[in-house]
Amino acid sequence: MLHVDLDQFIAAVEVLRHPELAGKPVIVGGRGDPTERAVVSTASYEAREFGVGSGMPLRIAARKVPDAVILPVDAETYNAASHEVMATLKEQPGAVVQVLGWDEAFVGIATDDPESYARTIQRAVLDRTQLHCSVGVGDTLVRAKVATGFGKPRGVFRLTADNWLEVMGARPTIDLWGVGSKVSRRLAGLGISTVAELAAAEPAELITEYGPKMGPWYRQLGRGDGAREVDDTPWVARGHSRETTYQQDLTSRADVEAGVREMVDRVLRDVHAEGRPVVGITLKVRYAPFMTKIFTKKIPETTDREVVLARTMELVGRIEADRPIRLLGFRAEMPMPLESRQGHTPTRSGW
DNA sequence: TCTGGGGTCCTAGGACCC
DNA sequence: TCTGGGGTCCTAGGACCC
Repeated sequence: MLHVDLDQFIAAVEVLRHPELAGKPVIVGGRGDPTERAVVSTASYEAREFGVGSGMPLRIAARKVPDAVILPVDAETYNAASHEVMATLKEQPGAVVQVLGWDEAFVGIATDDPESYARTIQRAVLDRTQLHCSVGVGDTLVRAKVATGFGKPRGVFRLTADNWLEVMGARPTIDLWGVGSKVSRRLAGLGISTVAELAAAEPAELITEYGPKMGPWYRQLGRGDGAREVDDTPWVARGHSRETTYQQDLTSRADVEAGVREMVDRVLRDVHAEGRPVVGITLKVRYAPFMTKIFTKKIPETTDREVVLARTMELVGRIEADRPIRLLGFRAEMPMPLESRQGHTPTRSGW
């Protein structure tokens, strides 16, 4: 199968409507104001040269690239562009498309020549959206996904059981999709630093360290193994949430309650738009400087805003008084339909 | 003057049951 | 001077992804 990933998607969409920005360092994040608390969503390749990457505080990014063009996030525009891209993929004869996010998807196809199929897709996406993408070819989802990174930008790369260890074996485990900084550090503590070492690790040792699910899962990642089928079952959201980082910390109980009320309303708008009830709520609080607390509660199934609000206010009562609050978040859990696909990404329990 | 916002899944530990 | 063993549910928190 193939994994398709747009090149610097958000920055590319911005350059399309501001052609004069082509070739310049472009940074998209927050409301486009580098003095605010916000982070980088995407940086153009020109900005990445200066060491700017997504997730970096906007303030720091602006300091690194003094003459960068900094733009606000415009989710609606990116959504529309994403929709065009995915529609193009779904139009390909015989293609099974599993969307992973705004700018990437797996494409399942039966073909003897996946590379030329990949080129066909790149051409189709470019013709319809003026956006460039990279394509990974693989015999598992994980290998296709990892392969894309080697194809960037605008290229095609193939990873299969035959060349997986040759290409990935000597690389650090953090290069794997699903291994982050914490897990790679913990693996290193077990003497496992490279992908090849992870692939050859003792399953029992990994189970002891990470539990019965994650242990075997990490080993499988090291081998590039896993699901071989693209699954286009429509995805059903488990929940919806809203988070706000306040530019000025909240200090009064009245402000906190107002903030929570606003977030509950916004989340319930999403939930009600799907015509689904709420079965659980989570309140998230970040006290300045950096200490996050979450309060979770299962509630009897309800669609009533007043009920959800009342239960949420019970959780608000558990927030420590007298501490400035930097962030509030609220999440509503929805009942999971039995027939829905497990796993937003195919890498966890979806295989 | 560091650290967004929207998601997913897993694990540990306590409560409670038989 | 004792507290097995199996199970479920719930909460809090961790980790990862785009």
